[in-house]
Amino acid sequence: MSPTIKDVAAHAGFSIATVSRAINAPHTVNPVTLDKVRQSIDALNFRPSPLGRQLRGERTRLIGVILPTLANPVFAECLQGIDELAAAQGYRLMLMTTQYDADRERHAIETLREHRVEGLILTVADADTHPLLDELDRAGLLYVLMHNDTARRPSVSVDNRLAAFDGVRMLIAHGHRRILMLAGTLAASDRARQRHLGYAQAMQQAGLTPAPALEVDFNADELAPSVLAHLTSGPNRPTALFCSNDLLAMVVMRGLRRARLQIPRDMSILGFDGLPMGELLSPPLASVCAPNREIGCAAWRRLLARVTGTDETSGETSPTLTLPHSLREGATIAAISSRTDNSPVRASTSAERPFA
Amino acid sequence: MSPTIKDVAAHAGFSIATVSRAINAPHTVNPVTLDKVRQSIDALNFRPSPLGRQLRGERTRLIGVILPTLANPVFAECLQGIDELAAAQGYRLMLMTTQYDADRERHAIETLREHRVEGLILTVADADTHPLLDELDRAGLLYVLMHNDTARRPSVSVDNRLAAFDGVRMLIAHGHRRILMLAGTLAASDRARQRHLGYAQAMQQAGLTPAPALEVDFNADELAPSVLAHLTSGPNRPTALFCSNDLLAMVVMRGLRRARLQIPRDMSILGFDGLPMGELLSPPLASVCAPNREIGCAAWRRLLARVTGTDETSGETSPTLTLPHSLREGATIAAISSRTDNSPVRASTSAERPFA
DNA sequence: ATGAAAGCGCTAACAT
DNA sequence: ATGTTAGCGCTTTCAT
Repeated sequence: MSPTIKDVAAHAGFSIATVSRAINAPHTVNPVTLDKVRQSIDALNFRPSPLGRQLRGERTRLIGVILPTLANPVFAECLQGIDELAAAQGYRLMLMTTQYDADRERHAIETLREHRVEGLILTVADADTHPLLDELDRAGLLYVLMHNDTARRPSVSVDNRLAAFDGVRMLIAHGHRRILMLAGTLAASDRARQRHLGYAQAMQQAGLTPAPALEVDFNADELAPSVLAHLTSGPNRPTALFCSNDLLAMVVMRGLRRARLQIPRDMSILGFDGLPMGELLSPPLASVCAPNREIGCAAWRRLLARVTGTDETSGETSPTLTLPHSLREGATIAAISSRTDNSPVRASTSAERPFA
Repeated sequence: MSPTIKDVAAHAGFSIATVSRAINAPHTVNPVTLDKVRQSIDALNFRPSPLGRQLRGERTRLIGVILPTLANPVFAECLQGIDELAAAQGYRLMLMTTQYDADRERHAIETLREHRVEGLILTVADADTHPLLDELDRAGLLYVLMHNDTARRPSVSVDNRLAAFDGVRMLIAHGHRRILMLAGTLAASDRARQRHLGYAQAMQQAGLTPAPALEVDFNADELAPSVLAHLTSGPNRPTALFCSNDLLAMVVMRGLRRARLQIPRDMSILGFDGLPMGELLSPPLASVCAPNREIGCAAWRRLLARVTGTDETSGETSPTLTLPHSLREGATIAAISSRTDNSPVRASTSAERPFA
């Protein structure tokens, strides 16, 4: 096992108190003693255990991070941002992933609480209705949400509704009228809802009828035949797809290509997230970009401000911090042409069906 | 602060010992008492602190993970694998990233040692010559490397040399003769070296002259003009590129496309890593695939076997565990045609210059 | 300047 | 079945 302060004390021939002082308040000990103690520390390769310190009621300098998955680079990017600041400020991160599973979320929070983390940075499916967050509030454990779009809880995100609104407006500005929103299986997430809201508003503002989000299985190797049919056949097929995230957009693009559609000639695609990876695609993916890394950084700063009690923003300010989004125009969006738009909107009469 | 076992004891009207037993050996306490204690635990929302337990010399059930970055999905995938098993087996992960920086590597190891992690899973630039690893050996801290390709230390990886060899042979089988290897700025890493070795062997076996790896700045937005020139001009320009990782391959592909080259018509591309993302590209990226997630899982299992002393494989077995790689053929590789191969090899005479 | 001792939260050996 | 107590590594009074 690791040597303890006792071993050092014995080795140096002083008491453990002196060793402790040599470490924590070097100026209070005799230089000669100090030197001897330091030699012993080196000789034994001693590192003070944070356990003892923490037990003494000191800060654990431990922050818990709970993410749905790292397979989506969005979260990996956030984590990078957090890690950068944490490391620089001498904090440790304890990471758990949940795969959006409620049991695992609960377990993660329990575990991290046990470890006396000073705070939590996390992303959940739906922040508004999440019972565990209420529990955290009750227990007084500080936390900051990332990406969750809620006005009720401390969070850092983009304005998902507005961001989606801007994105869909861009599609409309390119002449698209039959625009469909695609969402992952987690359409119930707060941000997916907000994004659909923005989509619907942009559509309505342009006098178009929004459609419900079409759910697409993210992890499937192929696009479901029913989905593919929905996207490609019929006179009212969409000319543009607004995908609720970039990974989904990439999966959809592959599915469409396999169905012999050309992008953007036969279908325009807009993603959401702004993954750097998207720019490497061919054609480069247009996307509504969130500053993921910066969201992680901002979440860290907010949490730390609360944890250390240096939160000047407390009180009047809203618990939500909204970071600016941006639009990345990409070659996956084409201006609409009569060739694609094989069934012009004005030729249709029914006001009931979307796009009709 | 969190309630302690004392608070519970007081609340329930029993001694702390009884509370401890109620938690750790419920069958040894009177059912009525047990019930009361449990009520108090719930009422106070008490969670036993692992600090006390750890202090008692029990296992910390804490494992440190040190990764270069999470921006490369390779590592995020490994981490997913580790996290999955760790969570299932009741272990906690403490994560630190280093950006391949030696200072940060040192700092990470120090920090994790202080926290009394039971072991370390990590990826470093060059395992053979890494002084910190020798230190770990000396300190008796158990660790397992991921992806590092060394016979000297406990590690889990693919056979990078053989994998690269197989990949380059595939290029050769498609008729390519002027094949260049591209590496990131970290060409000094042990795996990059092994991969170049495999490349060179495949070339030589086919009677071709290997070239030194061409270094490409990974993070740059554009391919350096000198690199681009190297790749595109002259009669001896390569017809295929073996990229030492998928991210690099994607960056290169973008650079080539911007230079108006078509892939694979004008240049074939082979990556390394087998990122799922690569299949979503257009054209889908051919790659030498490593089972990243499985590498993480295997590293976990090996570490845990060593940590818990249930390591049946110890002793005679090599410290290296080699997992099988696979080739993912993709549309980024074209069979060579005289159109592309504007300077047939057999027309050339010099044996000195690569590809000549 | 240094040491002795208490106490942080917990478990386990021992006592009742 | 339950309580008492020592001790894990450390910091911090309080003595010396």
